[in-house]
Amino acid sequence: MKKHTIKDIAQLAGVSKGTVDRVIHKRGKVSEKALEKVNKVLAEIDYQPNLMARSLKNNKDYHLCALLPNPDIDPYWLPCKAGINQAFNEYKSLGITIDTHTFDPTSTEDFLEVNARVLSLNPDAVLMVPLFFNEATKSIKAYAEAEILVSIINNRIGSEDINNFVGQDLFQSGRIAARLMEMITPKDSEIIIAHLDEFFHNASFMQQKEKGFRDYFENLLTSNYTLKTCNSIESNKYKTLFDAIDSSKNISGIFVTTSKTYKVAKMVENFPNLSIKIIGYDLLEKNISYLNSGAIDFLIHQNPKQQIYLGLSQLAEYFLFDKPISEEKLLSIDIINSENYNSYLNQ
Amino acid sequence: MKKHTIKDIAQLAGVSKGTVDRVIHKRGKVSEKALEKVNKVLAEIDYQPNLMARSLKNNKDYHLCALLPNPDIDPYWLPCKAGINQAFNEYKSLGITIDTHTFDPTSTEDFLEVNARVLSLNPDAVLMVPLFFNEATKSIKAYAEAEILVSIINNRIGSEDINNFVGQDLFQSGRIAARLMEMITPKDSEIIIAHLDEFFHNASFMQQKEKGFRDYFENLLTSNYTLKTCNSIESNKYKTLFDAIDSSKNISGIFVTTSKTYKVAKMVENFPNLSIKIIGYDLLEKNISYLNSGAIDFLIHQNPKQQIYLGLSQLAEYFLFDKPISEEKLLSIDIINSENYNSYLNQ
DNA sequence: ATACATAATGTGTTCGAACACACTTAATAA
DNA sequence: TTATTAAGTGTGTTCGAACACATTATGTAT
Repeated sequence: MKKHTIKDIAQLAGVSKGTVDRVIHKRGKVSEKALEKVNKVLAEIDYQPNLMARSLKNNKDYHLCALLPNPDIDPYWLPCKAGINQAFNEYKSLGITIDTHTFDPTSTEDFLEVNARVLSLNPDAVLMVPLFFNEATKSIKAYAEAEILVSIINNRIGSEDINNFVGQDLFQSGRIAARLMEMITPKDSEIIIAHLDEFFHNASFMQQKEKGFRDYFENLLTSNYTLKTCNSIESNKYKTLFDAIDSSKNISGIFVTTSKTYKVAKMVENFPNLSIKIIGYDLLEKNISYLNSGAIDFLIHQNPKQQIYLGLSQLAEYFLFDKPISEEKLLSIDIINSENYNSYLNQ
Repeated sequence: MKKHTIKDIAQLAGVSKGTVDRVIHKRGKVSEKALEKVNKVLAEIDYQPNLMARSLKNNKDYHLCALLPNPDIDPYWLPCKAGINQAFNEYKSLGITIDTHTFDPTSTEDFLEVNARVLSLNPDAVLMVPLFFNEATKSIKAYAEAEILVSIINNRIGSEDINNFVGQDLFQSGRIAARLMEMITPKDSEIIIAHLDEFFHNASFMQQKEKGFRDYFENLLTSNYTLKTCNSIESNKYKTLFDAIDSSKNISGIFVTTSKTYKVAKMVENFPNLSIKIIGYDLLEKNISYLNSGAIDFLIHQNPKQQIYLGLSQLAEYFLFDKPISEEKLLSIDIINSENYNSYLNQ
C-alpha cells in the first residue's frame, strides 16, 4: 500500500508530471498515446491525492457565517456558542474563519436585516436557522445568486438552493414522546398536547411533533387514550392550559412540544392532587432542574450544539478537502432522564 | 485577523526566517537581541502555524492498529467495523493506515498472541479493547516499552501507560437503568438484576452497572423495591434465572447487564401471566426485534462504533496535527426505545 | 595582527499538488 | 521553403514549515 504521488505516476507512465496533471484534471492538450499510458498506470494503482499538499497550494481563506436566533431571547440556542467555538478552534489553523450573527426570533424584520448584512460580507457559505419560512426562502435565493453556499439547521424547509440540512425528524420525535408517555401513564387516560410558544413561526414544527405523537397513539390497538391539543401563550399566562387541566381532573400526562416545558412543570405544582407526567424538550437549566425534582419525567434532546457544529464542519471540510456535503444529516433523537442528562452536557 | 507566516514574522522582526524558526522551536543559537525582537512580534500577533504545511513537510505515514474481540463470536462488536472504516476513509489521504486485528473473547491465550503479533508490526499506536485485565496490562507495558501509544475503549482499566480512554460511565449507566425501571414498574415490587455472560472477564463491568442500579434504588425514599442479583450462564441454559422467575411470582422487572438481553426476553415468554419489564443493553438485531414487539422496554446504547471511531480519530489527529489527546472521553449514555433506535443506527 | 573556534544568522531545499510558462513537434498556409 | 499556428509536452515556481547547510560576525589564543 505505497503512497503514490504525481511524480511517481509520471515516472511509471514515462511522461512528465505536467501531463499527468492534465490527465487527472481533464485539462485536455494530451495526446491519445500519453493519455493511454497515464490511464493505464492510474488503473493499476490507487491514486489518492495528498490533501495536505492540495490544500496548502490552494491556500485560500474561507469565510463562514453562522446565523442564529439571539440566545438571550430564546435560551434554547445557548449551547450553539460552544458548538461554533468548537468548529472555530478545530479549523482556524486551516484557513477557516467563522463569525456569528444573531437575530431577534420575534422579528422577521430583524431576520431580513441581519441576512442583508451577512450577504454584504460576501462569505463563502452561510449556516442559517431558517426560522421564518418566507423570509428565509427569500434570503436563501439571494445567497444562491451571489454563489454563497447555504446550509440550514434545526428547521427543515424546502428549497432548491439549500445545500445541506442538519437536524432531527420531528414526526419521529413525537412518536418517541408518545411511546414514553404510553409507558408511564395508565391505559386509556387523558393526555394533553401542549404547544407553548409565543413565536408563531414555530407552529409547523410543533405540529410535526403533534402529528407523530398522535400517529403513535392512533395505531395502538391495545389501548384507547384521549388526546387533546392545547395552544397556550405566555402573554395570556398560559391560561388555556391551566383551564384545560383544571376542567378535567382525569389528565395523566402532558406532552410539551417546545423547550418551555418548565412552565408546565411549574403550573402543575398548582394541582398537587393530580399525578401528571410531563414529557418535553431540550436541556435548558430550568428543565433540568424539574427533571431532577421529578416534576418532568423525560426530555427529548434536540442537540442544537451538535447541529451547528456538524453543519459548520461539513462546510469547512468541503472547502478544505473537497469532501462532499451530505444533503441531509439527521441526528439521533436522545431520550433524557434525570440520570443521563449530564452525559450529554459534557459532549 | 490576517494570517501570519514565519516569513511575515521574520520581516516584522527584521531577522531571517531561520532565526524565527529557532525562536519558535527553542533550538537555541539566537542572540538576546534577536530573541527579544522576535518575541516582541510574537506577543503582538497571534501566530498559528499552518497545519497543512507542517504536516506536508513532516510527510510521515502513521500506522494504527485496532485490536478488538471477534464480532463473529460476540456480535456486540459488529458495529466497530463501520467505525473503523469511517476513520480509515477520513484519514487515508492524510497518511494514516489502520488495520484491524480480532481475537477470541473467550481465550486469554489468543489475546496475548494477537497482541504479540501487533507488537511485532511495530505500529505507531494501538487502540485496544482491554478485555482481560492482567493480559492487557502486560501487553500495554510491552507497547509502552516499544514507544507505541496505547488507547483503550469500552472497558476502563487503570495503567500509567495508557494515553487515552473512550467509553461510558458504567456506574451511571446502571443508575439510568434504575430510574427507567422505577418509572415503569409498580412501587415496592421485586426486581432481578441478571448477569448473563459466559465471559468471566466481563464480571467487573457488570458489577459496576449493578452497583449503579442498586445505588439508585437505595437512595429512593419514597419506595422500597426488593432487588435480587442473579448470575446465569448459557451452558446451564440460564436455569438460575428461570428458577428465580419461576419461584417468585412477584417479579415486575429484570435489568440485564449485558447485550444478551434478548435471551431474557425469550425466557419471559414462558411466563405469559406475569408482566415483567425488561431493560438491557445494546442494539443487537435480536434485541431490537424484542424492543419492537414490546418484550424489551428499554435498551441502553453503549455505542461501540462511536467509541472506536473517536479513539482512532483522536490518535490520527494527534499524529497529523499535534492535537492533544484527552485522557478520558466519556460518551453520552443513550436511552433507546422502539421509536428512536433507528435514529442511532444511521449515525 | 593573524589564525581559529564558536556563536549567530541567513539561504536553500524539501514535502506534493497546481498551474503558469516555456519549449518542442507537427501541420498548414503563404 | 519559410512563416505561422496549434497541439502536445516538460520545466519551474508557489504555498508554509522544517531543517540542513552555508555564511557572516564575534571573540579568544597565539
